[in-house]
Amino acid sequence: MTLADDAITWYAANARDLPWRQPDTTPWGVLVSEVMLQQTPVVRVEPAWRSWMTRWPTPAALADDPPSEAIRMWGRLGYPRRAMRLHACAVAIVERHGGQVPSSLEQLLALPGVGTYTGRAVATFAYGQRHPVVDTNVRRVVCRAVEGKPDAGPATTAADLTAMEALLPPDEATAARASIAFMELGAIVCTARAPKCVDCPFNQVCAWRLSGLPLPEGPSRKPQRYAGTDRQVRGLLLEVLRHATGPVPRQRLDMVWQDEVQRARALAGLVEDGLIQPLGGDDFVLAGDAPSGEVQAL
DNA sequence: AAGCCGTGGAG
DNA sequence: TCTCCAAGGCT
Repeated sequence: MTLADDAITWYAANARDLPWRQPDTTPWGVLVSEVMLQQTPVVRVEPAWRSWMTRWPTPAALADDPPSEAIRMWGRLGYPRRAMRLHACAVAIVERHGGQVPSSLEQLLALPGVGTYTGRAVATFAYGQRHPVVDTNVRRVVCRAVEGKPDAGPATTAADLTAMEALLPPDEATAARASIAFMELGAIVCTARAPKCVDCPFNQVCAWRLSGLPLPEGPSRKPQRYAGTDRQVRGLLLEVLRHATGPVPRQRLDMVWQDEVQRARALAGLVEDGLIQPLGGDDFVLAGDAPSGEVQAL
């Protein structure tokens, strides 16, 4: 038995019942789930995904609404630029691919917000192709089970793809099952903090376990700070805009943060990123919410 | 190619 | 409380 075989057997008995894994899920549904799951936990994505798919069952449906609606529907999933990119994705899919999510990896990777992981995930999980799909879970599982190291590097490298490729069964459909199984294993058994080795199908062969579960060497990677950063200020500003029905005067936005310099920088950043739009008269709206006939300030 | 980009929950 | 981290992407 190979690692892939063991993982697939384990997955068949232990996989979570997630809505985007239902057999009737469209490629669009898979794409939406993958983008939402970028850095956001499953429990928070699930209800958001259901609402999103009910409102916009196809790329064309989303493309017909302004980006502002996508940003509002995104709610508090975090990193709202993903909502913008998903909207841009829908527009691109309509324009370039007749409204159908493309199946070729190359075309997927050309879509906004679709990177190495997401492109391969859609090609694999929506279309059943054989690609190494490497996310943080897969990196951790392979790193531990194969290399015997406690933790993987911070980002997916070409070497990671090569390593996973070597573990994939030759058959397309089986390879796709192996990929989702490795991910699931990393998500619920071979976790970052307290791995449940007793429940792991690899526990007799895992190189990390066989060498006594050594701790990570050297200084840990410095964690990102959040409190007091521009990201927090952007979040506060956008929160106001999301709930507003009409243009929001700058005076209202000024109340969310004391430091004037940082506040201005955060606001300019949101405009720069295309999340919000300045109107004449010192008012702001979410992108695409400008009242018709309103003159935009440059 | 490090650093930026939100948010909330677990320990 | 505070730290870590959760199916990354982009510059």
